[in-house]
Amino acid sequence: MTPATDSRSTRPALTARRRRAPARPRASDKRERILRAAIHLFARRGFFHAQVADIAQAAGVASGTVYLYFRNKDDLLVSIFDRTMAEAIEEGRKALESVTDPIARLDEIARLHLARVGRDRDLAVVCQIELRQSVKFMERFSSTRLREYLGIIRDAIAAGQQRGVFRDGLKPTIAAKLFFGMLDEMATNWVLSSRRYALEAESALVVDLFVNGLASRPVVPVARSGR
Amino acid sequence: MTPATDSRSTRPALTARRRRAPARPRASDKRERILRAAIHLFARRGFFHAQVADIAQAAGVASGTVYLYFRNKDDLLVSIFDRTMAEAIEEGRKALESVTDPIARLDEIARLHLARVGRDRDLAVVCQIELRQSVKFMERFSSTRLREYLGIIRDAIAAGQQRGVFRDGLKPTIAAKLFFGMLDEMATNWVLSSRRYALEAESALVVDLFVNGLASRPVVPVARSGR
Amino acid sequence: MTPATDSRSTRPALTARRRRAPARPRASDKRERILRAAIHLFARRGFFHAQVADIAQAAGVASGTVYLYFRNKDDLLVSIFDRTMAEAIEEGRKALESVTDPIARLDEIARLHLARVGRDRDLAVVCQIELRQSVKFMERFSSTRLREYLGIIRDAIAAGQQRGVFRDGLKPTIAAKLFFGMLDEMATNWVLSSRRYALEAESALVVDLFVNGLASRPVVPVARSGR
Amino acid sequence: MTPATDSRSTRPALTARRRRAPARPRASDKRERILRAAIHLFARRGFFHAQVADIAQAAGVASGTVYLYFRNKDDLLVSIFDRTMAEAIEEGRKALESVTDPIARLDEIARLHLARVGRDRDLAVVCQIELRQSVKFMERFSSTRLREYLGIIRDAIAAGQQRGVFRDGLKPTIAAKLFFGMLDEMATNWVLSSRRYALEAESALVVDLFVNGLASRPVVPVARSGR
DNA sequence: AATGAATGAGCCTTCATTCAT
DNA sequence: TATGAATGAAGGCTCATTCAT
Repeated sequence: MTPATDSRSTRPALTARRRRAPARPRASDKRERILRAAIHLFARRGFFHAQVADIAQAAGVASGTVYLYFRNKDDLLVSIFDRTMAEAIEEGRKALESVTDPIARLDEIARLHLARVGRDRDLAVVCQIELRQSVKFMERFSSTRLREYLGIIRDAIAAGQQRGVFRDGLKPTIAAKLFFGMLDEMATNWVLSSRRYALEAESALVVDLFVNGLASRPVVPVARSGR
Repeated sequence: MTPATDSRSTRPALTARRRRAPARPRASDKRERILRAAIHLFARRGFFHAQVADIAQAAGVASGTVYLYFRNKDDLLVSIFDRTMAEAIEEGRKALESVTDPIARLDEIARLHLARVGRDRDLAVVCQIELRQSVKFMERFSSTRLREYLGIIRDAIAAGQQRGVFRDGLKPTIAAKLFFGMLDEMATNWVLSSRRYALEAESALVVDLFVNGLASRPVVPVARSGR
Repeated sequence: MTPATDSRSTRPALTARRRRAPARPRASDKRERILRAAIHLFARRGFFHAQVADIAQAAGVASGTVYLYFRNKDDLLVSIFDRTMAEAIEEGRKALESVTDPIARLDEIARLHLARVGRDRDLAVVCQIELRQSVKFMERFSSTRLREYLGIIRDAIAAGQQRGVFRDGLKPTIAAKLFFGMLDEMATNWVLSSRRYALEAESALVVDLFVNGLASRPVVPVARSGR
Repeated sequence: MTPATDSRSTRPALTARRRRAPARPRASDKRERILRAAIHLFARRGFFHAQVADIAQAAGVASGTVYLYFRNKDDLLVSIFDRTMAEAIEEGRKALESVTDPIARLDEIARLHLARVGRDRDLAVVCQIELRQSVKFMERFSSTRLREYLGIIRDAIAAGQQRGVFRDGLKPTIAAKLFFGMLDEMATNWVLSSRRYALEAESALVVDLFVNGLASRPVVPVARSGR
């Protein structure tokens, strides 16, 4: 099972610990391995065609073990989403602490969003596609973590409006959704494309269009936060 | 989205006719009924949980009959998408014939897009959610009809750039995707929302933001094509 | 699958029909074959260890077919019981029509009861043992058909009391249960015994003891209804 | 049926002791707790639906510990039966030592039998129902302890016949089974009934009917052994 | 063209039992 | 002795698809 390689770099502590003491695999270890295997197989075969037995095998555990860590197959998908969103939200909040310029904030959000998607293709497939397979899942997702995530965007926009950088006519909630829609479309396109271009690099385009619009006239340059 | 009207009005007549004179029950009629039933059940129960037998029953045919009109269950979903997109493309092309102003064209596209989604909720659920359940479907879709649909948007944008109404810096293909991403997000939100607001009315917001951007400065008013 | 042989003789019409036109097995035919196979396998392996797939195979149908005729595995057991009890009740009612003497009535009931058990060993195993495996089943059974069956015995006893043939001190309901308990014990013993003695022949003993008691004194002879 | 009392009163003490001084937790103590827990859960959920892990938890031990005291799940059921029957047999033998009158002996047996069943409902459910779920169990049981128990009844009857109190025509073995059948039916009825009547009180009825029969004529009164 | 009974491969999940600690 | 995490075989049930009529 190599698919985890890419994303392992994001959980260095765990990986290191596992390497030091491979003897007695602790619970958290197994849970992690199952989750990685699930992401991999959901991405390759789709949620419905991926079998729990295969996920267990890929994780190096017995199939019954999966049920010691997850309620059922659905719970695997839900857990993947929950963890991913939790990380995204935390990452976003932390990154925005040091950025005050409204446009730079949007830029930061866009960069992080696309960088995250571009970092782990399997996870991206799961989050962009497999997760959205039914109204049931969608309703659950859009009403919880996604709402929180959209809240971050909305706040950035609202702050920009109060500073006079962004115009007032548009409701921040709706503008946030439209911004998210743009990012999401870029992400899905990348996932479905066979070319492996740098998705993160597209973030500037998105922010530029979102801030300045398509209309032909002097453009307010997007201030990058010094990277 | 006219199929609903057609099939509903012809169903009782057909049944009567079939009993009296089993002669020519137009094939297209049954195909239509099956398709409508599929849209309904896919929307209510999700693609995987909707059973072919139930679709057949809802359409008033035997389950074997479904396979006289469609290769398999997947083909039902594909056919729904294909027809919907074909209609959307035709409708879009026709509507744009009489509109030349670039912004008005985008406005027309957005209005038609959201109006179509808002017209038939079941179909919207299928197209916004059920259709996107696997990479397999997504790849197929984004490489065919969707490409064509995006092409219409792209052309409208490219034309606007040539006229100098839209700025040159952005590639029309990418801008088209971002525009689509915004519309798609609005559509999905409407589908998942329990409120039944007028989706079509949101099109102006989308076009406004897309054309003028969020930045605070004099705005180029969106010219509506006189409706 | 030969287990059905024994009991086929009790459904001659069906068997004859099946032999004449073995071509197109009608629904009722399949249901019957599945039921026979279930009785056989429940008897040989026990309800829990008999697999639906094996029952299907023994019945000469696909396993899915079982579910066209029965809701689930439990329903197989319930159906066996229901049919058996329905037949027993009908048989009992019919036989008692022509018998008026109270003792002869009890004798008739006992003879039919034990004859029925002794006729089909597999069915007897299912009804005496497998059926009684859980409170859930037991509660269901004792509150429906069994109550009806006990009602027949109770009525015979009550009638005997009114005629003065049976004494009044004992409640007919309780006496009926005790009579049933005796018959049931004889039946279970026969089922568990490896000897294949004629169970029906024991009925006289049961009735004798039930009517005359064990106490040593002049005995009222049991009037057999002319067989 | 004293085990309930024992184990309940010792459980808290044991737990405390185990934490402070893991020294000598009497093996019999744990065995007892496991057995009690098994009776409880077999009664509530049925043998097949009661899980070993739940029994262990209810007994306050790890699931592996169950296998230190019992070969397997079946062995739990067998052990419950064996112990119950051993107690019943011993109790019966002891009680009959001081009773010589044949009818009084039967009365004693009946009273003890029903009193035992009525004393512990969970145990009664297990012995009257769960234990009888398969031919495998039934064969094992009826050929061992049950045979011994029936032997006591048979001896009482045979003794009565030799004394001339009971008539000779009936084989003691069969008469014993019929007596047992009556008691067993009363017991099962009580277990399945939702009413919590005094089961023991019914013993007189059973003995009366068994000794005197249902026929209408002077009855030999059942001599109660002075209780 | 239409039927719908029949098929049977496929899969999630449970749970008695084991065994390293 | 005791633990309890891990095992993995096993099986009931579903449902897309077929095909004889």
